Amino acid sequence: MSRDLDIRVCIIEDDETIREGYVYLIGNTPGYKIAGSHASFEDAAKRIAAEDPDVVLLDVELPGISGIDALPKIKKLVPEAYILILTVYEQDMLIFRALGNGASGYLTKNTPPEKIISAIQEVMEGGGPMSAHIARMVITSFQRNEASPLTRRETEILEQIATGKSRKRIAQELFIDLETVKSHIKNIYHKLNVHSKADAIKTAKDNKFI
Amino acid sequence: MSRDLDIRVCIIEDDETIREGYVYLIGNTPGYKIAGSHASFEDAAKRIAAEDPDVVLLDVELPGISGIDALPKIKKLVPEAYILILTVYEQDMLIFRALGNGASGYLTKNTPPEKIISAIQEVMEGGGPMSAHIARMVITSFQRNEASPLTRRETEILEQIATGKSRKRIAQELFIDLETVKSHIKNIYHKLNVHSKADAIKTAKDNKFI
DNA sequence: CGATACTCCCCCCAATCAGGTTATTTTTAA
DNA sequence: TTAAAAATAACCTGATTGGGGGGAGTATCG
Repeated sequence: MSRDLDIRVCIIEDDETIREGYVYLIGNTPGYKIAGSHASFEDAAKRIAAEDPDVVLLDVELPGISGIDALPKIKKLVPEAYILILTVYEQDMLIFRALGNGASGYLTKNTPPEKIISAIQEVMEGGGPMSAHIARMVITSFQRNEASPLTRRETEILEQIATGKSRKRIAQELFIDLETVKSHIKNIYHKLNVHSKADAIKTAKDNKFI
Repeated sequence: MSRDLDIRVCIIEDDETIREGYVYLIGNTPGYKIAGSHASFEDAAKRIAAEDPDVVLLDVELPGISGIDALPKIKKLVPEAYILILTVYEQDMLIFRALGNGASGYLTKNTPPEKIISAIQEVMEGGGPMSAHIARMVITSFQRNEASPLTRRETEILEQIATGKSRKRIAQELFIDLETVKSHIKNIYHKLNVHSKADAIKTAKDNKFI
């Protein structure tokens, strides 16, 4: 089999046992090869460009600079590589920061070996591999709160306000009077118990009303 | 095996061949049973509450009311059920509207039968099953444009503006002078070629600068 | 019928926003 | 180590917006 067609994988993981486990797994799977293996981003930074990986497996809890903060830097060093996050944590904040920073997938460390291999293949084929709970959290992040106290119109107007539009412009675009928009806004503020745009937007977003 | 522990699945799909295929598949898989099978939302609406499904397989392109618009109504009729979208289309707009309307998973119709069964199981166990390309699109939606013309500070300030905060408040929270905030905003407007908050936010969001 | 939603009107005034120009200091990259 | 880029701050002007108070008419729907 032509070694040149193997998928080149780079591992950045500080725990030696886990790291060697991945090295063994990937090194012994036909079609895959280890392009590099590092215990920290600082180590990886020096050589990762030369290693030219197709996929980077990145631990989030690294010594020194964290995996999440390392993400954009790795992207700059190897822009064509896909980065898969490996972590024991399942916190929303970390997930969304990782995805926002350029991760192409997010796996928890209890993922069985064969799933890790299939995740690497999946990301190479245009997929976005995620562990089940992660995927659920990602999907949930899109969902609205059905118990919103706001009416349809109020929600619509608050969404417009959240885009930075002035009341006058909102009135024009919704074909209603400026005074009507003001009325709705007063009602929104009362319902959400706030006294400003910013607070209304924050409360509404926190509660997924918009 | 106790029928009472079977996962109850309801199918809403107008194409009879496909629908019967799913009925056959699920009806003949141990642990699963057909709770209902309908060719349109209008049909389903009458009986779905009584059928008490655990999972609803929903086609997006239905005659009459579309699957996406039917979603919130189904949620009201069977609030505890998980809804999985089935579609031949892979358009961003449809995906995000479906997820926003309460879908718990999104599968393309070329999904092999065994994957459909595992998706049903996955959603019951707290996962968020998605076809590979869908997952990629969802992940991509979180990602920033690395070619943003805005500096880090400008991006930060524009994000704050997008939350509805006033310039004065932004200045206070970032521990800088109001005049500095104004300077940054002027630079942002020049770079984005806009003349208002709303236009800056729109341009920045369209281009994934924020 | 009464509740809810949507619409519109009047008042007031402080605060904010947009634009122009210049200039210093700090940070980053070549 | 030097030049460029980014972040900071100042002064000016004028128009627009935002928040709060009150009241009131018209649908729609169960």
